[in-house]
Amino acid sequence: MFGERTALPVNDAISGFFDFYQGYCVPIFKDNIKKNEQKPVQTFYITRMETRYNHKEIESKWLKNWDEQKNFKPASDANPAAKGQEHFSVVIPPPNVTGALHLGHALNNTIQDILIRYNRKLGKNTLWIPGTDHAGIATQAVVEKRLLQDEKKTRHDLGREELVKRIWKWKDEYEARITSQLKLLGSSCDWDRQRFTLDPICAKAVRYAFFNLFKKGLIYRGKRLVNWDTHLHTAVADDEIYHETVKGHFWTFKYPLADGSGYIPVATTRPETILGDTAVAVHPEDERYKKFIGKTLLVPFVNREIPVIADAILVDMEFGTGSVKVTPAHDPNDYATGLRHNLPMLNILNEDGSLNENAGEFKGLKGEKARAAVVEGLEKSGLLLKVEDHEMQVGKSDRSKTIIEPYLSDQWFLKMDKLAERAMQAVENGEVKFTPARYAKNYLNWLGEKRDWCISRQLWWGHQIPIWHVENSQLSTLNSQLKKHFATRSDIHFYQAENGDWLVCSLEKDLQENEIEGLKLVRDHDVLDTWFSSALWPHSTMGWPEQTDLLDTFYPTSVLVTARDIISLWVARMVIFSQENMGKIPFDNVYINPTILDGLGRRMSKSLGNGVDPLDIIEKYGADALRFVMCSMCTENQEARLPVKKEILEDGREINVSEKFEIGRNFGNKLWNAARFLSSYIVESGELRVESCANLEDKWVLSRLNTVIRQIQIALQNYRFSEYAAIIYHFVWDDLCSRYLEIKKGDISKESGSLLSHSLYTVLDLLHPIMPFITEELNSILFPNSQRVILRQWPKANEDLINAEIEKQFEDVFAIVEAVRSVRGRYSIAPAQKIAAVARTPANLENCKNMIADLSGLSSFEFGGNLNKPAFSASVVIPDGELFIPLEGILDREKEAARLKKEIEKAESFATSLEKKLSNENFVKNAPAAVIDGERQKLATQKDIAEKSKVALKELGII
RNA sequence: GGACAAUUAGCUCAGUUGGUUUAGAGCGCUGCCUUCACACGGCAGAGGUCACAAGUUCAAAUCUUGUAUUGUCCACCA
Repeated sequence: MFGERTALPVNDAISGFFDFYQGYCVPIFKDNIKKNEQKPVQTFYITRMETRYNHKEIESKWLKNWDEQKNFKPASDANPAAKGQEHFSVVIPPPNVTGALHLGHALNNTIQDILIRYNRKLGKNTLWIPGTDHAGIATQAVVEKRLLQDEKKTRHDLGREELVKRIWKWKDEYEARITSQLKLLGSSCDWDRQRFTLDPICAKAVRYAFFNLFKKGLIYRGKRLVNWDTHLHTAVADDEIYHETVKGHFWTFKYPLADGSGYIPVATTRPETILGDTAVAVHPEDERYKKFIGKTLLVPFVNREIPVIADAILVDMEFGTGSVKVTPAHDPNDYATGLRHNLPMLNILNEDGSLNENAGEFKGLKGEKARAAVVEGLEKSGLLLKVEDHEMQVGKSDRSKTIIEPYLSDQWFLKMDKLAERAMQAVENGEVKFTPARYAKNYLNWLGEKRDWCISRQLWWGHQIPIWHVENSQLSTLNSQLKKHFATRSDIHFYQAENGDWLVCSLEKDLQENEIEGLKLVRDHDVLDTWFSSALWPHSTMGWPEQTDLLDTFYPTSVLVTARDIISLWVARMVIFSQENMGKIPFDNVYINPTILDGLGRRMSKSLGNGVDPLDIIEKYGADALRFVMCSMCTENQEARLPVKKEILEDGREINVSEKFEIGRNFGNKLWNAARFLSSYIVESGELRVESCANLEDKWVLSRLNTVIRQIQIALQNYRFSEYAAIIYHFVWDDLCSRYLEIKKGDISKESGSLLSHSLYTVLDLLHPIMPFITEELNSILFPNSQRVILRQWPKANEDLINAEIEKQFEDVFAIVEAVRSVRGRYSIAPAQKIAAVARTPANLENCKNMIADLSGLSSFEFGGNLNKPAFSASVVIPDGELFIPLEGILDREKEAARLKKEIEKAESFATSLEKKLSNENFVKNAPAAVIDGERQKLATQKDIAEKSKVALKELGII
């Protein structure tokens, strides 16, 4: 058993006395000693570790463990005293229940979890509230689409109640999937506090927010031009529209004067809207048309009289005929013109997009048919002047993919001017900080427009507007009747709208149709825009309008992590609603994470088939690997590309993967194996006895470790996630494994065991926020008596141990090692074959002689200030000296000469440029002394290299 | 049209206030090594006039302006 290198499988059953034998940990069984007489010696739990890190079982094990131990819950849940301490809270940007999570979500939630885990380890009272969004129009559209596919039915076949029931079913299914995905990712959310934007708690917040705004007169109802989806029969937001370039025509026709004295030529891309014209506009300074201003025209087909108006905003004299037909009810610019000139707004469309009775003979026609019929009519009556081809942009609905019609309809609006102003101030005065800072501009620009927000949607899925219309609004006694009935009700507010309707808003209780005798109350059919409930998210999830403990302890939240495309839609509105409802901002910081694109710079989407499913990646590479790569991708850039490739699994399923995730998996495996190797040498719980670290390499690794702790802290404070990942990666791989472990592996003493344990222990802490599973697992194997990584204290940098001099000295030593290895490489000398080396240097290398010999496979190593160059040796310039490697029999003079020549050339050209720089008077006069010194030193080094290489070259000839 | 970005090795990207960077990392590539933690590994190496042009400066991948290409968001095109 002695000398067997594998870690010994020691478990509870055979734990006992241990000893070290040639560096291996060995159990000593002394059966004749009674158990209670055995002295309490350090107990080892050495588990047999696989040569490869196997993420699957380990991940599920720790998910279960953390959950059982309630580690994701805030400290104040178990210990009310913790309420007083500093808090760190985050609310999740609630994913839409339209579908499963994609890689963008994985990135977003990884970042949140990193921040949560880091702050939890800092000892703060930490809460992350998870949840999902009902995503009104998107979800309803998905369910309707499926309904049509599977059952060939429309929502009207089902009715409102049944459709909503179906959507709830869909929601349950996808909410469960989303939750499970988030859990598998390792998200340490407080799952008991999961919310849904349509659940009773959020619904209550919506009712209160709406009621308050309504009472303040900030919510109003009005006829406005909206983007109308003729397929879904609903208004859609500007941002739910995309534009497509289509080939159309530009028709020019005669607009006849009412007195028959002539016509104005007018051009249009949408001739069917002629039927809704209420004016023709010309530029006030247009000599061609000045004389027509104020005259009356006749609308073709319907013979309505309309005026010729002058408008310098709408009309561009250079474009088309220089005259514009004005259709206020069906075009945004014309609508604005209509408002300026007080023109009638004539609606010519039905909800389904067909022409209504205002269109006269064309009534009932729709879309292209209506257009063709009108054009034909114009042609027949001799009014058509010409037809040109014309490319134009057509707005289409994101959801139904059908053409959007600007449409005049009754909608609910929120007055934005004052609310927006206040929300802008929060960012302008630095209360809310964006990272990266440039995104603040995005926010301010959008709010600066102060457009009223259309908050109603003609959908069935969502928060139904808590307004009841009084049907008998013509009754003159209505006002007093309402007043009388609701006299004692502070939860009711009502008023008469601009169109004469009486509107009653109820705070909590739904009103009955026959609530007031003789009157009929009908609830508004519309639901609220999804973003209305999302805007309340930070405080609705914590129970507002109730005065909850949660709000007390965790509001405002610490940071919002989200994507840049919803800065205006969501971030801005949360600030507005939080200021309005809570009287404070909802979060101190907004971190905008990059958008993930595929290798060709395209967004990932179902239709392109380039999406990567996080679950596939977790399955193949592990959650830690996924998280590590997500973290590495988080730079200040606004996008991050991920080359995607197809892969066919054993079960025949085709999935998208990316080689990038190998970095994360390999890194985990590297750490795993370092730990596996060290598992035999772990002697204590990671505590460090600094006094035992006397060697150069010990001091060096301690210095590096503490530097890394400091660097990571700075990176995390500044949301520099990719930097964080890179720092810990290189420390583990290069410093700890490639260098320190390689130095120590031949002979691990108790002291170095202690330092190695300490380093590894600290690495587990530092890496935990990114890779929670493997760190927790390794900790349980190596340090079974310590507290779990998730909860224990984040390491503090010990500045006293950071030593730049030692780090420099160590680099010089490694330059020697690398010089020898380089010669080995050049001559293909097998690693097993020992060679000799001689260093001519004034430096005292006594304390690292063995280290150098070990790492570069030397049979002998001499050093000294006056040593001669051995015959037949290769020479390499090292810091402060030269290194010679005798290679009798294999030395290739040509090869050496070529290399030396190249080296000389390089050093001399560098030296020349440095000399030039240093001889520049202005440089010497202006540059800081440190820079000049640096350049002088560089010059000396280069000259030294050139000089020594020249000597070596010369010597080659005389061997 | 406006705003915001990007352009650095074959690919994906770092490079924080201009000077220890004639430029780093990972993958890929070449050669050697299955050495008792790890081949998801080790060692060595090749590979870049930092998109282009002008300017500021003693000094520019880094700052300014312009050009080209690409992307995202916003607005809009009778």
